[in-house]
Amino acid sequence: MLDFLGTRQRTATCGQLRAADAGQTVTLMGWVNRRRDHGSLIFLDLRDRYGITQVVLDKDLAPEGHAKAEQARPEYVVAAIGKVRLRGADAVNPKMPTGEIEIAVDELLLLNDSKVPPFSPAEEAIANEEVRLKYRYLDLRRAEMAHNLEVRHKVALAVRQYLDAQGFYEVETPFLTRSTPEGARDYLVPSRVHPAHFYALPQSPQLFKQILMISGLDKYFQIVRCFRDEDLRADRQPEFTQIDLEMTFPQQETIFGIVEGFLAAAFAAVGITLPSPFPRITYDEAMRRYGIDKPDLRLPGLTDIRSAFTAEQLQTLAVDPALPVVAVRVPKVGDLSRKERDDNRPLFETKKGAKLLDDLRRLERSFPESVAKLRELAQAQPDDLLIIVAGDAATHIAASDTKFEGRLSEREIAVLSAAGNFRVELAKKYADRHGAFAVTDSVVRSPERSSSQIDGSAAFRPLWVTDFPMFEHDPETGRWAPAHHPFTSPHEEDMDRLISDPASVRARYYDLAMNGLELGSGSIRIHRQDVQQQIFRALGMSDDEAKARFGFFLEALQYGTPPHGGIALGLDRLVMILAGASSLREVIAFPKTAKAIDLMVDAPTPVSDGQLKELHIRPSVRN
RNA sequence: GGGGACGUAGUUCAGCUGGUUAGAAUGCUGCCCUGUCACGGCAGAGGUCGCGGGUUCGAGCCCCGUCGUCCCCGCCA
Repeated sequence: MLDFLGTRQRTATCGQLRAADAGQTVTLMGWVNRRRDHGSLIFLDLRDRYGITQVVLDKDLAPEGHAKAEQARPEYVVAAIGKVRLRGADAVNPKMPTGEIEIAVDELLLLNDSKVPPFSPAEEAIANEEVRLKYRYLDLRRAEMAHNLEVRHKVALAVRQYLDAQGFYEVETPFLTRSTPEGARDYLVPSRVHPAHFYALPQSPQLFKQILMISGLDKYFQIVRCFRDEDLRADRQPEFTQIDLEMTFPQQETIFGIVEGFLAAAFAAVGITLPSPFPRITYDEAMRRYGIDKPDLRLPGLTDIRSAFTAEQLQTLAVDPALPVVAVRVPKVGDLSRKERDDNRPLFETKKGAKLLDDLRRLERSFPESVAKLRELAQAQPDDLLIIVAGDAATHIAASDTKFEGRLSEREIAVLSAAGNFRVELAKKYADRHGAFAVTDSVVRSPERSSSQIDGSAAFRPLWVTDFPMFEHDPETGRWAPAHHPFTSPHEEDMDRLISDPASVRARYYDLAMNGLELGSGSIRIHRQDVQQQIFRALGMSDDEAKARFGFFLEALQYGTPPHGGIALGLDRLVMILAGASSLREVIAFPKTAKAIDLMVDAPTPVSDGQLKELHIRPSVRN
């Protein structure tokens, strides 16, 4: 019943042939996307990664092939040998790239059959994700998934080519290594040879790439898998891929230039122009203007409108005059009804001492001049939604509210971030009304991208966020913890305050945000051992503790470490943005579920007693 | 660890206030059809209502538990 392939070779793909190819004899191979049986005439849509081509089997002209086509079913693998033929004028299908031609088949081979699939790769409406992930091989046959993997490949290739041209070497670092000083939990791999000893899978190649700088490699990059044993989110998988790079003797701007270069190349590879340089903003400014450290520039930021109110007015409103009073503005949303405002209240975090003034009309009746002024300050259009966020005078927290020189206090940050998070929530909720996200969608889904470059400047809004705080205060332990990894360099001019005023010390640490997503972060590293020691001391870490955790690295640091720095960008997130996907799973071939399970291979699983014994492991829980 | 949503035919879903034999679309099977392209026509098969327990004369529907998928908080430089 099935046919052997013999020496047949495919001569064209299913997305390739056009009117100009008419008359050629071709051999197509692919999957049966759909079969339309008209009795003595059968149409098969043949599908492969490249597209769909219609093949026609006429009982009069090719009785054997026609008989085979009667047996063919969706997802059968077939070879069609025949002539490319122009379709009649009324039979042209303008919806298909190959719609002007069809294959008049002389010979049809059934290369393989298929069970009835649980869902059809030909369908636009898709099955639930559980089914898709279990039958991922069928899911990946869908044009959308094939497209996402194509984008991923093109982006990775463009990045490699760009970095190669800039003199970077791709160097592989070990997967079986020791725990590096990142904040997440490690995936551990037991050693058979060394009982009770474990390797860790890398959370990132951080220390290896720094050591490559000590080695004089000068410019390193790697498109590398990283592993973190933390709970998942739509934009977080336990294994993910980073574009990781490091270079010797850079200034921060050197790194930015490289990243802007390879991102422009990556966007160009998928038909989008991305202007550079990207704007820069300090962490403090980001918090002041957006209330978040990864601002989405597609929407307006916060406006400080405290000056619109008098001290008495603020008192009447029970607003703390010492804290920011900011307006959240979302364009084109209009005024909200009482019910809408009530529904939105849970989106606002009140616990941090921030309060919401969301009924501007009522406020306007009491203080018409102030509201007019704040509308002006916020540059509000009549149909904009305006909401005020301020410090709540009733929940004054005096004790922990230390104000450091030139930097935002914890309480100011609390109010600003409550406003910033509310802004993000409202933006998500009213996306249909303000339309700012649809701009990105339209660029991502534009068919013109395949033939020409289209302008991405409104759809993709990258932003460098710089000068993050070096330390963050842990209210539970009362100690200062590194906000990042402990090898991040402080600003040289802030170093004299390491002990006296740790909160005011800025790190030479930077994030790249795009459209409200954190795309990557990096820093200029510490290259001097004496500075490294000061940092450990500021963190309250003893020499012995530091040595126990990072001994090999501290040792390496003593042998002529050059100034160096780098960055790591999430490839998955980048592709997610470029594919217009709402989850990383859409751009990873074989992703895991929210419980970190691979539904296709069914992992993780228990293992045999023999394996455990060999690894000297005795589980405390039994299945 | 916590909160929320969902779970009914292969798939996507409907199923009222708890009431007779659980429906639709699509897919699947068979027959018919020479210009379809989401082909069409006729006929048919297809259900552990996630699982377990409870309430009730009676449960897809109510209650408790449990499992799974998704989203969020915590967590994740």
